[in-house]
Amino acid sequence: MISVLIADDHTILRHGLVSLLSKDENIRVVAEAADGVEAIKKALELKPTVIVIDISMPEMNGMEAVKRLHEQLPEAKVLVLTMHEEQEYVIHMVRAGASGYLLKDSASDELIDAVKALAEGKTYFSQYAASVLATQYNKPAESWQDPYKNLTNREREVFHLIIEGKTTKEIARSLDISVKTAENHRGKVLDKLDVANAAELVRYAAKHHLLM
Amino acid sequence: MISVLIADDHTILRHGLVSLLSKDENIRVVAEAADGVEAIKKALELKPTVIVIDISMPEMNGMEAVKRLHEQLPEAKVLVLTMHEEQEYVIHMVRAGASGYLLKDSASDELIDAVKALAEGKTYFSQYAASVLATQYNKPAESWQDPYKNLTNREREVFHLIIEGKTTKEIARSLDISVKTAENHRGKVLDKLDVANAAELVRYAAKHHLLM
DNA sequence: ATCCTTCTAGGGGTTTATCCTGATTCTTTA
DNA sequence: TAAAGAATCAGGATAAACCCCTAGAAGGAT
Repeated sequence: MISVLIADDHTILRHGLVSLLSKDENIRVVAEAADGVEAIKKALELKPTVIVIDISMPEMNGMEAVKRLHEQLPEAKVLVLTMHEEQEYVIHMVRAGASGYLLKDSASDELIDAVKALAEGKTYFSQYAASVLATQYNKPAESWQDPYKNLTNREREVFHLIIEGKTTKEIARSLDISVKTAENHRGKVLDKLDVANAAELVRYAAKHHLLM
Repeated sequence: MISVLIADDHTILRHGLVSLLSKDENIRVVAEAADGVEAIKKALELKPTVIVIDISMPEMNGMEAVKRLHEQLPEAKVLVLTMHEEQEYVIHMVRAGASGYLLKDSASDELIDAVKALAEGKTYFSQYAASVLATQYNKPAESWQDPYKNLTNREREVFHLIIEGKTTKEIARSLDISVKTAENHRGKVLDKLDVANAAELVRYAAKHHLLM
């Protein structure tokens, strides 16, 4: 019997998942959680075989929750269920200790397959996630990282000011540096993140959840 | 017997919803759709009593789908299922012809209640959506409107090209108009949405979920 | 018929952004 | 210690963005 903990902040969807998994006689959903904190609490208490977790939850973000679950309960297998197709997500989750990664728009049979695979100590990655991981192995250790990480501290400051709609002159005043220097930082930021203008930079920020 | 069409691009979640609704003996899910276009096609073909639709779908955005469903199949009741709590969404959906609005994180019993209410010709709004609507009735008719709505068709086209990072020259080429005209449109868009530059415009788009 | 809006286009201007190069100072790293 | 990176500033250039303005053509509304 595979005991499963389901963590998803959306009640209806969570119940939908419970309903789906309960159809399989080898799976028993022993608990539900609406946020990361609750998920960890119940996981430590009930020690489920598999934890199905939606990474877009409030209170504690999914990545943090996965990391803590893996630290505090390494024998439990974490299956990340998400709607995010971004490469960063897959990699970050694997680094955090996830044993499986499933997109919400994959087939529903896959969910049951994934839970069973994890219960057997295997891993399970959706086609997409698997290909992302495969690709990443062929890259040097740093380059897969979010290009944002390659920004220097100063550049990161400038980055945030740009995406707030500030002009170079305003940035210079705000950081108490010359306009020319601010201009240089701006140029490097655009260059490093491979965007052509401020509009694209804000898009980049939105895509990578860096918009405050 | 209430026939229901479920439209949601996330397969697992969609099946979860089917599973949930199928538990009630008075409800029969007659079809599923993974996008707006498919939803309309199947709705016209099967003429379900209630259409449960997730408004964050690809191909055709939810609002457009709701609008068309209401136009082409006015006897079908549309229940909007969403994770968006934004006020704009509720109002836009009601204007588009939705008879119900339910947040994904509401209780799962509510879904069945909502479907039944709509089948009886009633409306159903989650606590939150209802309060939003109530609040809006106390406001002047124009002020609640998304300034985006005040853009002309042409301006809206330009708006979307700007937030894609296109320059004025590229926009002009793309729309086959002079650079000066594109520049004028651009100016009006910034002015109407009360932003100072393209970066702020993209922020605006992100905030109002207009970023594709 | 007249008014209003939209779309179109242009003139002419200032400000900002983008893109080079080169250089100094300081810190960190090999 | 030498090399590399980070932060600073500047000159010089082109392109783009932004901000005024006027104005004609087309269409709908009153």
